Amino acid sequence: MFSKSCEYAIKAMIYVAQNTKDGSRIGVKEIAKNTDAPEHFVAKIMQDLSRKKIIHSVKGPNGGFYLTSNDMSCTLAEIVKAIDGDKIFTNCVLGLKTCSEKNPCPVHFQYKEIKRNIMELVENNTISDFKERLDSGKYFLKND
Amino acid sequence: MFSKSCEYAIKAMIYVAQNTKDGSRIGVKEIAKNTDAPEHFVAKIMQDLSRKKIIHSVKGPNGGFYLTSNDMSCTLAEIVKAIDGDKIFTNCVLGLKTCSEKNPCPVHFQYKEIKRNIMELVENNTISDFKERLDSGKYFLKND
DNA sequence: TAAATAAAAGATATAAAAGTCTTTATATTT
DNA sequence: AAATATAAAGACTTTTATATCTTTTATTTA
Repeated sequence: MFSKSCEYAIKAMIYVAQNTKDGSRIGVKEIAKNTDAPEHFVAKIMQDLSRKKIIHSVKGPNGGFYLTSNDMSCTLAEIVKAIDGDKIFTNCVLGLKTCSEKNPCPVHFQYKEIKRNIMELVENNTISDFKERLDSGKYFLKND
Repeated sequence: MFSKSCEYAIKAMIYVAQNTKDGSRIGVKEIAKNTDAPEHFVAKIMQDLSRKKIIHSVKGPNGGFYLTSNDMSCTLAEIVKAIDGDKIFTNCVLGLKTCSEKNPCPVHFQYKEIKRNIMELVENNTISDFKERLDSGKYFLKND
């Protein structure tokens, strides 16, 4: 569904949300370790999110990444679009360039519903939603 | 959603269904040309489908690919599983190895519904369904 | 039986995604 | 101001997916 980069991005965003408060920051090393992601690879992804103002950072001692309250209400959709683009929301499932309502492929209308569901999922879930769920203790982000 | 290989496989299956009858066969060259797919690449995919008895073939003059009546009732699910495996039906959307009902990631239950919808889509659509739709003239497989 | 045809198989090439390493820039602390 | 910590940036490597080319095998037809 999502690329590895995108999975890492989402997990990193959630991890930062969970582990920073009151202006504290968290470094790439810790993010990587705790999200089972390769450090330098995550670093690049974070830079990408940072350039796109989805997350914020400061360099130097005690620097690291943090989320503004605006960042906290970032939806999954924004992260996915930033990293993977919007192809999963727009592409034909058979890869037909001209597939459309007027010129539908044999699965167009059925797949349309699925895309709508995916859209709904990503639009209706924010980073702070995830943080809440994780805080409740009923959901997890760990990998083993 | 699906890999390129899988898209080509599905389109090829549909094309063969549409363009063979009464024991006639169709060659890779024609399949490739009419499904906007690279010839030699499709050839490999066809061999794969053939080994897995999803399609049938004969070599030599007038040889090519054809579908048995059993092949015609092949579901999208079978093709997808043959080419891409079942990861899209089983993997966690965040890539967590241990994500499960008991140990759910923050999107587990919502994504579960989407997976169910995808399952439904692929299980409930056979190659002959697609052929019918295309024959009706209301659906298309062309790319321009 | 020879020639032709087409799939099967194998080898190689290219591109994209994923991952690593090194250097640079910036901020902080002493 | 110097030392240090950390993100940012860039170059490079590896792996996987996609694509192409060549050879072999099976089948048909003349």
